[in-house]
Parts: sequence; C-alpha cells; structure tokens
Amino acid sequence: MSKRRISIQDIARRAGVSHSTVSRALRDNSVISPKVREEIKQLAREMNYVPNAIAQSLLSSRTNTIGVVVTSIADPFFAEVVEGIEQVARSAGLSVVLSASHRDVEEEIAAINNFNRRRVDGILVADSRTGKQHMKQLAQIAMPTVLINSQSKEQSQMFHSVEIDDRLGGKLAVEHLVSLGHKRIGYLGVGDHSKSNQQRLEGYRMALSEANLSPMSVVVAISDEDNIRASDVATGQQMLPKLVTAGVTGIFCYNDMVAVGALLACQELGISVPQDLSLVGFDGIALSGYVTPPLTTICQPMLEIGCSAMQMLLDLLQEKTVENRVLSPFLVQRGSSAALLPKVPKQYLI
Amino acid sequence: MSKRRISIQDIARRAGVSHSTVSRALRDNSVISPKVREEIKQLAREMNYVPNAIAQSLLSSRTNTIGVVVTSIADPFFAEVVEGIEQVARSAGLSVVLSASHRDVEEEIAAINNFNRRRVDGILVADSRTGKQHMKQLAQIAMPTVLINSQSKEQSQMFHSVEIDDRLGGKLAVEHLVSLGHKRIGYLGVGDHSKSNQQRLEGYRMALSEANLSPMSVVVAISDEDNIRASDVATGQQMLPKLVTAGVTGIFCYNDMVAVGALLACQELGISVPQDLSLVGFDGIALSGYVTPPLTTICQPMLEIGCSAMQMLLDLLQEKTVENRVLSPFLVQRGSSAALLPKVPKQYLI
DNA sequence: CTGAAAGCGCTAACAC
DNA sequence: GTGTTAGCGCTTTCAG
Repeated sequence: MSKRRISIQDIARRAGVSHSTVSRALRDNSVISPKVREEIKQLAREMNYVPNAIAQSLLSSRTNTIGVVVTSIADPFFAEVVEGIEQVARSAGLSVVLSASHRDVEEEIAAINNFNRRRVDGILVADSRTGKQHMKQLAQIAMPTVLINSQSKEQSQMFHSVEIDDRLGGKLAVEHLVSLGHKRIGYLGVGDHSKSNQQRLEGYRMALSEANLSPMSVVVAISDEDNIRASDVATGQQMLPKLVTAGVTGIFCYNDMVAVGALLACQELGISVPQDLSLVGFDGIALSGYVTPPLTTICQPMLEIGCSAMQMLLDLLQEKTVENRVLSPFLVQRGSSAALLPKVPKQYLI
Repeated sequence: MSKRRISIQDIARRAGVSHSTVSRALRDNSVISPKVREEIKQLAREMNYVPNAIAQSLLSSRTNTIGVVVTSIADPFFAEVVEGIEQVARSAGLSVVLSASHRDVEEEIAAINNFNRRRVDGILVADSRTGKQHMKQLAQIAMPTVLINSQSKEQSQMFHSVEIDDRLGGKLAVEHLVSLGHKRIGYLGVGDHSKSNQQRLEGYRMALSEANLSPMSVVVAISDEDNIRASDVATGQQMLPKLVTAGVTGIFCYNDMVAVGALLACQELGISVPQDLSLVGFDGIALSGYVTPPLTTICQPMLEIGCSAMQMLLDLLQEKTVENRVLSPFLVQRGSSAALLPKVPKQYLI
C-alpha cells in the first residue's frame, strides 16, 4: 500500500514535460497537439493515475457533492426518497453524503454544520425539525438548500421545499370512508407536534364537516417527549381499542406503520377488517401491500419526492429560479376498507 | 449569498496577526498565549468562520469520509445495514458517501472508482458482484476495503470481509422444518448465481441428508439474465405452485420477500399456512413480522453486520490487524411454520 | 511566542 | 504549443 499516490507531477517527470502540459493533455485542451495528448494519456493510464478530486475541489470550490439528512435510513419511506435523490444526483455527476438525525434537532444541525465544513454544493433535509431559533443560523450558511416534507411551519417560506399535501391526503382518506357509507370515523395519530400529523388531522376534520358529520373521537398517542416518538406500530396497537370503544366503523391512521399496528390489534381482539372495521393508512410503503388484508392507503410518490427535490437543488446550483412544489398524494384502494354493512341486530344472526 | 467564504486569512487581517497564528489558536496549540487564543476564537465566531475541510484534507490526505456501495438503498435489508454503518462511522467522526449499484457490476466499479478519485479513507461494498477480471483492478487501488456478504467466492480471500453464514442459515431453516415432522421439503430460490443463493441451497441439502431425507424437488426460479433479477415477491408468487404440485409440506425460501410472494400465492390458491404448508423465510426484515401469518425466518443481524463492517474498516484505518468475520444467523419461529398434521384421508373429513 | 515560507495536487493566467 | 508562476485554504516546519 503506497501512501503517496501518483500525481500529475510524476507523470510530467516521466514524460519530460511540465505538469501543466500534463494537466492540459488530460483535460483535452485543444492547444496540446493530439499526438502528445494521446501519449500523455497513455502514460497516465499505465501509471494508474487517478486525479485527486480534493485538489480539484479546492481550486474550483465545487465538491460535486450534496448532503442529505433524513431521520432514519432504515425507515422505508426515507429509504425510497433517498433512492430517488441518489439516482438523479448520480446522473448529474454528484455524490451523496448521507446523515441520519433520528428526529433530533441537535443532530440535524450537527449534520448540516458538518456539510458546511465539507463545502458540499447543496443540502437536502427531509422531515426537518429545526425551529425558529436555529433557522437564522442555517439561513446564513447561504448554501443551496431544499427541504423535504418540512415539519415546522415557518421554514417553508424561508427555504425552498418540496412537500406533500398532507391536508389533501387526510381529506382523501376520510372522503373514501364516507363514500363507503361510514359515519363514525376516527383518526389515529401520533403524539409529536409534527406538521404532517396536524395537517392530516385537519384534512380529516375538513372532510367530516363537508360531509356534515361530527368528528368522532380523535385519538392521538401521547409520547413522553415531543421529539421521541414510540414505534409507530406500537402506537397503532395501543391506541386502537380506544377508538373501537368509541364505536367507530372506520379509522384513518397517521401512516402505514400505525395502520399495521392497528391491524395487529384487531387480529388480537377478533375484530375483522374490513367487515367490522375499515382501516386507511398513509404513505404507500411496500409493506402496505403485503399485510392481510392489504391496506387501503394514501400514497405519497416517494421516489418522485426525492427526484423532484434533487432536481430542484440542481436548478438552484445553476442559478435558475425555482418554485416550491407541493405534490398531491393519491388514494390506493385495497382490502382494508369496505362498504359499511347495515347493522343486523344480533338475534337475527346465526 | 457571498460566494467567497471567510478564511483564516481574513481573520488574521482583522486580528492583526499572521494566518499561522490564527491556525494555531483555532487548533488549541499550547504555544499560543491563552489570552490571544480566546480572542481569536471569539473573532472567528463573530465572523462566522467555518474551516474548510477540503483544504485540510488536501494537506492531511485524509478526508474523514468512507464510501459505501449497496445494490439498492430502498432494499430494507441494506437500509438496515447502512443504518448501522452510519452510526459507527459518525461516532468516529467519519461521513458516509452512499452509492447504489443496482446489482450491476459496471455501476459497482464506477462507484468505487469515484470513491477513489474522491480519496475516501475506506470503502465498504455490500453484495459485491465483481468477478475475477476486475478484482485485480480493485485490489491495486490499495484502499482499505471491507466486503459485506460478498457474492463472488474468490473475493473473500483477497479482501477483508464480514459475511453471514448462509449455509448454516439454510441448515437451520430445514432442520426446523424437519423437527416439526416435515419430510417433503422444498427450496424456493432465485435465479442468479449469487453465492448466497447457492450456499443457502447447500445448507438445505446438508440438512436433508443429515436427516436421511432425499432432497425433494428443488425448484430454483430462473430469471432471464444473471444480473437482472425479477422482483423477489414475483418470484415467490410464480414458483410456489411448482413446489406445491411436487407435494411438499414445507418450503424454505431464499429470503423474506420471496416468502411473502409464496404466501400471497397460497392465499390465492386457498392453501392455508401453516396448516397445509409451512413457510420459512430468510433475513428477518421488519415486514416478516407483520404479514399474516407472521413469517418464521432465519434472521441476519443486519445492524450488527453494518456496525461490524464499519468497525473493521476503522481498525484497518488504524493499521490494526483485523480478522474476517462470519456471523451466524438464527431462527425466529413465528406463525408460518407448524407441526405436520397427520394426513387424514379425505373421506373422514366433514 | 509569533511570522515567513513551503507545500498538499491541481488549474489557469501569463509569458515565451 | 509549452513552461513558469500564482494561488485555492490550510498546517507545519523553521527562524527569529
């Protein structure tokens, strides 16, 4: 393992020319005669020369690198988003530095500061939790930044962003249940103060009032800390009974994992889905199609969210003007929701 | 957006000292008087100075960056592995550059070459498909490299690696089915020539012969190309009927996604799992616990694989001697496998 | 204790 | 066409 890598100088010495000639030859500068150009390239190949991107970056002040912060890499939702990001980044010749924040504001900021030190060309932050106090700090970094599904209201105005229309999603979910004849519809949410949770809840309320239905019991899991959220599956599992006791026939769940938890609870309690209870999830992660029954859910175009955010960043890097995007989720109807059966009094049942 | 960032020079000018004094002060060099040290640090803070990691890297020839190649970021297995990698990398002060190869050797090599140009301190490659021809090319890069679940036999000797014992896994799966009384056991594999597929198959054969059972029809899904593998779920779905026709009562599936496909096929065909047929998966991804019935599966310690590989790379960077690791998978018994019921002739059934 | 100077590997004016 | 030189931002001898 030779520590000292071979440089443009080494090639120059061997070729009996100056290092700048080598540089020019390697970059196909037309001012060098085609003949020596080829010779030098050949020599470089023989010597296993690999250009030093660090040195190039120092000079050009472009690292061809972007930083990405997500809450968790193992989360299927963000994994898919990052997949999209990486695809368009790579096809544009950019590499992706990935960091996980685990929903912790401090970690999120640390990651961004790290990106700043590394002089990445741009930053993508998913599910940002950063509040007002740190916003200015970030804003003054003045590095092209695109937020994905930002979780704090003020940010969307200060930064570029691509977001999903959570309110529309909530509305679609509930409208679907209403169209199936459900009248007693609950919401099973999570306990943090994230914007997405609040807006999905708002959509729920809107759809109900438009259907002239009064909101049923809204159950929101309460976690100890604002930032520390218990496993979504556990939340769904624990909270389902409350809604059932309240007599709902349909439930809109904050996301697919919560819905899966609810589904598990139903299996345990002998409640059959969708006969006794209709369930609607959110996100459209792969898992949602594989549980029994497969989940009716509000899909986010996860790959598109990633691609779109990365494309926006690319435009920003080329000094183009960009407009924030709000993508629309859509309903995918599967087995976990069904028409409300007319209540048959028990004595008529076998 | 000021293009020119503030540098150590700018601080020096304002402080009326030389840039080297500033550098020393910032790095807590004891040779600088504590007083001016503080003053300079304060000034740096006021001026929003952020050290340029690129310049530092050029000098130190360390980038504090490692490169990671996986087949797909969205694959739940690798997502979990990367989560582990990122955790220990970050706690060691290293950043992670992530690249997806999509099981394509060319892309894998391109990613590694890119890492080489960027002068990352080390490389982690998961599920490597690189064959002999390119191995030397990679070997001469002479960059600390750790392979994770390498898919080509020769590699394990030339490079450092952490791997799962696939043969043991296959053996455990089949032994489990045997212990439940199954005698007609099939294998549902995938069509590529990956080492993992072959070794799980080997484990299957070993367990059968140790139990004095003759290998039942071994069905391996065939995909068009060696490298292009159809969706694992689809493979499971399509191949299941073949095994059923062959009269098996238990099936060991290449991985959990294949098993899910098999499960879906069973639901369609009215075969109940585990009453009519026992299913065992491999990997232990989250999904496996949420389908109905939850999958009995051979778990890989995914997080540990990632952490372990990264730790090995860390050791390599400190010139420690390291030993390759082979981790053991373990059985997690859930609802998809059950004791073989004694065959009751049809005429006695209601 | 502090400054001047060299150099990490590369690109791009500017000379010849 | 090709070489010389400066400089990207930083760390680190080496003098003083």
